[in-house]
Amino acid sequence: MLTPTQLCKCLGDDLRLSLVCLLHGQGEVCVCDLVDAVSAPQSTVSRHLAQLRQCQLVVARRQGTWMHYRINPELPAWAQQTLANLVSPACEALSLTLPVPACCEN
Amino acid sequence: MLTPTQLCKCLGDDLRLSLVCLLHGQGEVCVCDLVDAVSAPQSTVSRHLAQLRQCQLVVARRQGTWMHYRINPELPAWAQQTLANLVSPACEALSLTLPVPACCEN
DNA sequence: CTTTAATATCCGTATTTCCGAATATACGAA
DNA sequence: TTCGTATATTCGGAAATACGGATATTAAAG
Repeated sequence: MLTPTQLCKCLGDDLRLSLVCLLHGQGEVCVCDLVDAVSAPQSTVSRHLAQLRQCQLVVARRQGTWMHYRINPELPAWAQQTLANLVSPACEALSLTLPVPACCEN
Repeated sequence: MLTPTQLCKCLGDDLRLSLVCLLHGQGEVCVCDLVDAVSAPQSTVSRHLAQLRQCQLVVARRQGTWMHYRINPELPAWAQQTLANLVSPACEALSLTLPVPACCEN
C-alpha cells in the first residue's frame, strides 16, 4: 500500500515528477511520447516508470508493442489531492508545456 | 524559492516527514522535544531540521539556548495544502501520536 | 521464421543521501 | 572566566539511488 513517504519519494525527483505531471494532464500517454516530452534516454524513462508503477502511482496498459501509462485512478484520496495540488506549480517549475504532442495514435 | 521537487524530497524521508507532522500538529516545538518524540540521535534530528530550514519549510526562533521550530507560516499556498493533505495519513502511517509532550516550557 | 519497433531489464559506475560519534558553537549562570 | 546545557556542524564510511549503453523481451508484420 502506498504510504505518504513513498509518494513523496516518487515525486521528489525532477524526472519522475515531470512524468507524473505529463500523465496527470491527459488520460493516457505512451512511453515514446513521454521519452520525447522529457528528452531523456528511453531506458531512464522506462526505469522511472517502473518505479512509479511499483508504488502504484501509475498503471500501464499494453496495446500491441505500445505501453500506455496513466495515473492510477484508484489512488487514495489524500494522494489524489496531493497530486492535484502539486501538478500545476510543478509544471511551472519544470517548464512543462501540456498537452504532450501524441506521436502514436490509439 | 521552494520548488515542488524540493518539497517532496524533504517529505520523502520517514524522519523528516515525522518532524514536519509533529510541527504541523502544534505551533512551536523545541529540538529536545522533537528528539524525544522521534527517538533518534540529536545530531540526526538537528541535521534533518537544518535541511528543512534550508528549503524554508520550517523556521526557527532562538530563545536562550533553546531553538523553537515551527512550520514556515509564509509557505506558498500549494505547499500548505500539500502539507494539510499529507499530515493526517502520514501520522497514521508513521504511528505518531500528537501532541508532542513538552519538556521545556516557554 | 525473420525482421522491426516499442519497451523493459541488466550491469558497472557515478552520485547522492544517510548515519551517528565526535567536536564545535552559542548562551546563560555562577 | 569557567561550567553546563542545548543545539549545530563536521567527517568518514555505509547504503541507497541515478545513470545510460548494451541487451533482452514482447508483439506485430512480412
